[in-house]
Amino acid sequence: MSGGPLPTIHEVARLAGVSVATVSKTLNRSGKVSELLQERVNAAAQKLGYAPHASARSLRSGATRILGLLVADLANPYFLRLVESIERLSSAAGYSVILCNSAEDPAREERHLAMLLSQRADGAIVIPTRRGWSGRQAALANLPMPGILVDRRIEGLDLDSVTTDNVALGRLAAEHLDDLGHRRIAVIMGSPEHQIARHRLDGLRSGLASRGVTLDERLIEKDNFSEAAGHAAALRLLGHAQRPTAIFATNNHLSLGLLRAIAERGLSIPDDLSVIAVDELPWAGLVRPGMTVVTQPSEAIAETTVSTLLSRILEGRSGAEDEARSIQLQPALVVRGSTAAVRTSST
Amino acid sequence: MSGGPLPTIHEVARLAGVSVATVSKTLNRSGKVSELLQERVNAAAQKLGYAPHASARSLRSGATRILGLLVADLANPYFLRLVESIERLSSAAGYSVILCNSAEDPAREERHLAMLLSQRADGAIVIPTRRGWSGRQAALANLPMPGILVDRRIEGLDLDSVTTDNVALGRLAAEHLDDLGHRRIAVIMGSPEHQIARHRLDGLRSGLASRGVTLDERLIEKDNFSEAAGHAAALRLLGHAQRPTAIFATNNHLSLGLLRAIAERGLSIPDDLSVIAVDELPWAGLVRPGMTVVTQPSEAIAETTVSTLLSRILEGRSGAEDEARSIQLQPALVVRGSTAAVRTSST
DNA sequence: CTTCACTAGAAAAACGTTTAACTAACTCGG
DNA sequence: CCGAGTTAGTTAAACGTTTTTCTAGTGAAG
Repeated sequence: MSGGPLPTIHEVARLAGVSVATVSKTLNRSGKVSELLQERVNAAAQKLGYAPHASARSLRSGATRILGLLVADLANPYFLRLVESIERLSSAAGYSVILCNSAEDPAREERHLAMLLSQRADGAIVIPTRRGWSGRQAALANLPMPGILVDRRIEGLDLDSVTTDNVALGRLAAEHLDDLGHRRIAVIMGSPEHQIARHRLDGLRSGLASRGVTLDERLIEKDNFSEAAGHAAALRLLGHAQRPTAIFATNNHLSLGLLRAIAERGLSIPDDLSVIAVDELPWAGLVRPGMTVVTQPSEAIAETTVSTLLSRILEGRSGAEDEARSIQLQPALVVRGSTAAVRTSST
Repeated sequence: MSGGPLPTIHEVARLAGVSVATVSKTLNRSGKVSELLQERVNAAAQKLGYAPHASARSLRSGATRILGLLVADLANPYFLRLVESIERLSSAAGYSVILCNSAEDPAREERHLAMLLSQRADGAIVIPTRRGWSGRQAALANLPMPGILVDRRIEGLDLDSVTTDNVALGRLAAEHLDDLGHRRIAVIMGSPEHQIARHRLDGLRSGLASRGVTLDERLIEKDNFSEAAGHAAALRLLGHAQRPTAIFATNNHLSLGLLRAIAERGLSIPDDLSVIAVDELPWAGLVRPGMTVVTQPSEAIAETTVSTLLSRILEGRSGAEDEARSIQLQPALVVRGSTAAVRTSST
């Protein structure tokens, strides 16, 4: 199965009849090496199937060309898309990615962070868990390598971050629903302690307010972000005497629960009810009229994240170090069939 | 943002007033160190926030405690579940995971493999791309570290593998459909060149045959594994003069396309048509009567994969090396509402 | 012809660990 | 009281690179 021990730079040097320094310079295109020797070296390396030992290289050079990617919840399809893009971009830039899933467990997050420290990753991309253990802020702030937060920010933490403008996201939903004449608008918001949920709700509320519509606070369902919670909240909302004409689910787990509840109740979208969700989802094609959604710019977020982190890594080498950037990217509204104008406007 | 340079074992040794060897022995619990010195060392390490430099450690010890995880397609939810489980299990065993997505592109797969070689990963877990570039077999066979194939096997490659028993999977579907009295059974099989698809079809065919039912070859739709292909195939099947009474979709992308087509045609499940799919899917709750599926034992596959690989890594150290194991795990039938007995039996 | 500047290459140090080899102190049987 | 084991610790070598320093050779200027 496995061949013998791998060749080292010394064996390449011996085969090519040169010193190890020359081999190193040739392979890294650093320093001057004559054409002739370059060819001999490359031929020898090729012949032996030489692959430089990354540990030795980084021990000496101080750079591992490894990025840590610490995600709060791999099962979240939105995060998964971020992971995909980040892996692709990092890999294209010559970096390997160590993937860590904290599964919303701060203890796992802490362990993974310690591991990344030991590995001396050149940088860390962190989608932090929702509720931190006490020392998390410190652990993140004291990270010896450049780090960047994605999707979720942590208040009072001096670290680069790339997030969606969630207030704008809520406002987009508000404007769309108002355009369609909706007045009885319900929200399944998830946990009210969570900043993102609050921002989205705030955006919705202020967006409606700026159109002269006030959000009925009794139609705001708060709990956690699970599919089950979304399902339960939806059932409560659908049970109201005055059923809402539109429901905004602020996260993809919640919208799945919402849709399930609607299907169970035998209601049809958008005739009985308009639904607007967040993020494109692989199964959205199953919802017959098509889902109207407000999307987060995941590809742009991934690009910004990776390029910002890589530039931090470079400037870190040259000593410069300015203050933390916090970048917000704009969401977009995608109108499909799950939202429609209200039938009987009871203004 | 980032603090000064990280402390080395020498600084710990100096602070504790002992030699570096003593620090190393204490921290690794190898060799004899007196209680007193152990405490001094631990206190010093704690105080300095010492984290051993993984590169230095692996350069010397020869082990990186890194596993490479090379997946053919991260967007596939089934693979994603495997990734989640593998990450969790590896991490619990003290290994970090470098994630590589080849996105069904053999060239990316090759590059990633070379990178894992350079990183000197202790082992590689590979879900190979469907169609290999010419040298893939060689690249995999010559891997200097233990490797293991998951989900997809490569014929004639002497490497451990863990897969689902796909013939059994097809047979489970066959028996269930036969129990319900179905005779006009259609299959959306994906690419006929792909071993897994062939096995599942073979299982279905032989399962039916052993019940005295012959599969109508005209109702076998072959193309690729995309959602679009599933959708197109479904439309063709639903257009037949004699519509099939049941459809078996052999993969999750295909079943999504199938369900979309059924929804578009306004048909209802299972009244007009029974549907059986492969694998639990996050959105299965949306299909109202619930999806009847044949599931692959993803958690068991992940466990077997990781434990087999880790034992290979251990035995690799001690020189022993027996021949490749190829392990097949059993699928299970989960009956929900999407399949029902045929109405008008036209035997 | 000698000296100087420059160049291509070699020799050697360094990165931070682990571990084999060594040493000093102590124990104990004869 | 002495030599042989045992024990707890230190010293130093080694892992495979990169990179700094050093050397020998070449060509040109004086």
